Amino acid sequence: MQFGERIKQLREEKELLQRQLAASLEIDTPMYSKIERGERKAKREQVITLAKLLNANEEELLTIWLSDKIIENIGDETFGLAALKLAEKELKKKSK
Amino acid sequence: MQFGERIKQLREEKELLQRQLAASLEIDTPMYSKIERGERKAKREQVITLAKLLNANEEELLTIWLSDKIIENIGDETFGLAALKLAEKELKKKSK
DNA sequence: TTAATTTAGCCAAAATTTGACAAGTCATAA
DNA sequence: TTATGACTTGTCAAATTTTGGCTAAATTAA
Repeated sequence: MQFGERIKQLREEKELLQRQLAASLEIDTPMYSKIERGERKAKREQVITLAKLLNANEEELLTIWLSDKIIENIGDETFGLAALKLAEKELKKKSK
Repeated sequence: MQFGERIKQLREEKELLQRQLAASLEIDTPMYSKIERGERKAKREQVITLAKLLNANEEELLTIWLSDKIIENIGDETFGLAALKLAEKELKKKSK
């Protein structure tokens, strides 16, 4: 599940309108619409605000959001998976 | 192994100077130095050029380079590993 | 149809990235 | 010591990318 898809799901569960969330995020509705469709990406702070507005788990949303950014970073490189695995290895090394 | 570290290794094996590679890449030596130390990141085209100059495997270098970008993207998020694993799952889904 | 919601496209402002330059350190040689 | 060559550091401006606002179009609901 991608980020936009997930917040749309949560928004619809709560029966909120895009323009309501947009107002709370202090952006306009078209911008919010783009975030929901993945055409633009939310900023970290916006994800946190959204988690509150949607009564969602902040870390869950941040994880999906970051995953989206990583996927976007990879683009359509054929070696994307190899790079991901290498990154995982390096990240583990780093955390030690 | 990170990208800068790897190209430094290759450069030293070939006994080339930073300024020689810098000239071939059409950037100045300080900039090349920063790339080697990971202070700046190379552009995709530069990685390809470097692979040629260093007689290295292009895909190997690109993979390390992309991995570095991913790691940088993650920053020090505590859920970085979770996001990586999710990204991997989504990437596999995407490629189908 | 009309009204409300959502999406599309375009343009400017803001932020980030890239690169050049000047000046610095460090090691070695004369 | 002084000089030279390799590399590094810091700062600034140019270029690119990202972000957001606006208008208008499309879709959906009543």
